[in-house]
Amino acid sequence: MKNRNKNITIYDVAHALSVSATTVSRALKDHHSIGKDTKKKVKKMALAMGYEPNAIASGLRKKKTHTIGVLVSQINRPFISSLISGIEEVANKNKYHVFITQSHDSYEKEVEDIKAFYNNRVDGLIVSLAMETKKYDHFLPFLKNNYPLVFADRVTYEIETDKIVVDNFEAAFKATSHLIQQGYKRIGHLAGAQQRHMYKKRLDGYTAALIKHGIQPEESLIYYSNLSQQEGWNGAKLLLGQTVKPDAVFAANDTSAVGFMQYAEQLTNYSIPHNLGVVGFNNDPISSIVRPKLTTINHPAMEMGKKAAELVLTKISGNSYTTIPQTITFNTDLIIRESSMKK
Amino acid sequence: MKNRNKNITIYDVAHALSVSATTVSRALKDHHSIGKDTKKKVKKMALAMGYEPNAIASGLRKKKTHTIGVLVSQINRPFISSLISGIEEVANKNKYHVFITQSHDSYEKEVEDIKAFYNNRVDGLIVSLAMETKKYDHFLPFLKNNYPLVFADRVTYEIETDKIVVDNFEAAFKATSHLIQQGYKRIGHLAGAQQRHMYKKRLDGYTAALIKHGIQPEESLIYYSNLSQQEGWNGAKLLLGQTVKPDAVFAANDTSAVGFMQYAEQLTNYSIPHNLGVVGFNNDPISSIVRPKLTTINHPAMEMGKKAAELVLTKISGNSYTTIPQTITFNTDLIIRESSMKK
DNA sequence: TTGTACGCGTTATCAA
DNA sequence: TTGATAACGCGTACAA
Repeated sequence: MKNRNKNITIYDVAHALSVSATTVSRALKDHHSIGKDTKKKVKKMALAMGYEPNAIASGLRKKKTHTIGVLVSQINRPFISSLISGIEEVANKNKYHVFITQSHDSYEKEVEDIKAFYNNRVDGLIVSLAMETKKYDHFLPFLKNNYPLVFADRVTYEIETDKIVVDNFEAAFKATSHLIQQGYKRIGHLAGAQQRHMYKKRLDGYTAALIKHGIQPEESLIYYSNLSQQEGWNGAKLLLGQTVKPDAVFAANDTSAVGFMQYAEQLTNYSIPHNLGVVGFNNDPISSIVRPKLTTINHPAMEMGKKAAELVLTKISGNSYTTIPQTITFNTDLIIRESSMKK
Repeated sequence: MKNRNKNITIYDVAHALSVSATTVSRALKDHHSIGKDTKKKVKKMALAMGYEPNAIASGLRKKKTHTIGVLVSQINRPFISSLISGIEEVANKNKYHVFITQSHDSYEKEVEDIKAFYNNRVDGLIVSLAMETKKYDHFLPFLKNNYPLVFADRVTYEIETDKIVVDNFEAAFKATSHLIQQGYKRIGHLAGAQQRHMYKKRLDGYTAALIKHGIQPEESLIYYSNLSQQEGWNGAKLLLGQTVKPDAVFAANDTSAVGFMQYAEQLTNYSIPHNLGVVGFNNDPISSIVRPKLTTINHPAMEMGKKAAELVLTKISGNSYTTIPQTITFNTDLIIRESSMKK
């Protein structure tokens, strides 16, 4: 067992120079009250001795860790990783570090991770909720103690705090209207978990577009799932196997849209987009790799991440955390590609 | 400005019950020396008062944070996110928390993140190196103080520590041999940064397979890049635009292979796999979404992550960290799909 | 410009 | 079975 934990502290550096620990502490952070030559001397010695600051001790003393926690469902979704990149960019620019964990859409994991973030006293938190989550008590420690908490994308309106979202209703309305304008008559929907506000809004937008164009919504054309690729496949199998079949589908994400397309691809009586239209959501990279290329909705994921981080940081540093929580809504674009071009 | 930082401590709980803080501390962690009824009483009061442990203070005192840091290039690569899932699974099972950051393949970011992990005294570290990294001094604090450090996938042999890798030479050899057996005569290679051992080994395996089959390697058939989709496209443009053209390519990852295929797709004189073969590496989900489906190499990413975490955890808890660093090599499989089926 | 003394919240040690 | 005390490493009010 070798020498473990023989970390060098400011005391060691102070001792080596016959000055006080206070002087070392101040010199290392360029405090104005320390002389130029002393600073130089201290920094040189600290480097020579291999001193590394202990953020744990500093955090305990200052009650500030210079970290923000990010909890997402899964990091391997293109939308999420862009969101995270946006968060990191802003946070790092402000000398904050970002720690990421994933809930894998499990409520239990979400609760545990949030607790770990609180126990480690991150200065702020950005969350995209798990599919499963229906209770929100685990955010109480953050709320009670006024730690900045921002929800992004997968939000809940049961907690009063800042939210970063896109206009899911309007996006779904646009997507569905586009299919109608292309001449599709009976449009189905691959829907997500309805306790997630965003998926409910996508369903609502879809329904509203149908009604606006005089089409009667049919519950039998809607397939609810976790929107995985497999579930897209399953949805296609079910919807296209019924007697009342859709001739187009609006999927609540690209992943399930691709699964849907793959099932349809192997049926001889379907050809996308000629007698079957597909629109997805997210503009994931696969949407332009799949053939035919997938029409989809683009969000400004990176911008949303940046905004979320900005919100957290201003709340941390400012004294603005008495202000009323705000919801920031970003716009989306419909990206028309081959999969919906009937005309 | 509301009440911030009014966190409840074990002293508050102790005071409310007229016991000592020591008793509270012990009761909460089920120390054997505390009576059953006292434990019950303390836990109940802690819950009622909304006490939450402060991991910062505990970490300072115990010199142990129960966290492990993971540094990767980018979280949005399927291989990486599977690796992380494996790490998380093992870590969480052992009550450890995993904090993830990404270097975005920048040396500076890697240095900064490693420093932040050290400053926050993570108990162990798992790293997949940035493409750019050529110096390794930033790992010194971990090495000097015997903190467990494991490299995974993108490793360096300039540091003596544990490594988790796949046999890149053998995998590349298999992939290239397969193309030769399918009847392709002039095989190119999309290569990665050669300071990363893994990419060098893939190039070596490719070269060795050619030589073994009596084919003279040609430097003009090798395109070096960061292996992005765009660079795959650029590589195709260059290689297929030369007078000496390849009739097949082995790409060091799937992303660049897809870019390559997309460029070739729009050339009328090429048809994959009939007069142009393609093999990728990683078995990313896109490899079975792209058409024709991509032949590729599968790694056990999740298993590699699990093993990395196990290694770190045994080193943390055990006293085995005097033992000699080990390199664990995982096997790969060639997954034959349409893109290389000339026969 | 520099130093002394204390506290952040927890836990290890020693004593009762 | 419980308690008093010190210490983890740092930052800050106060003093010099």
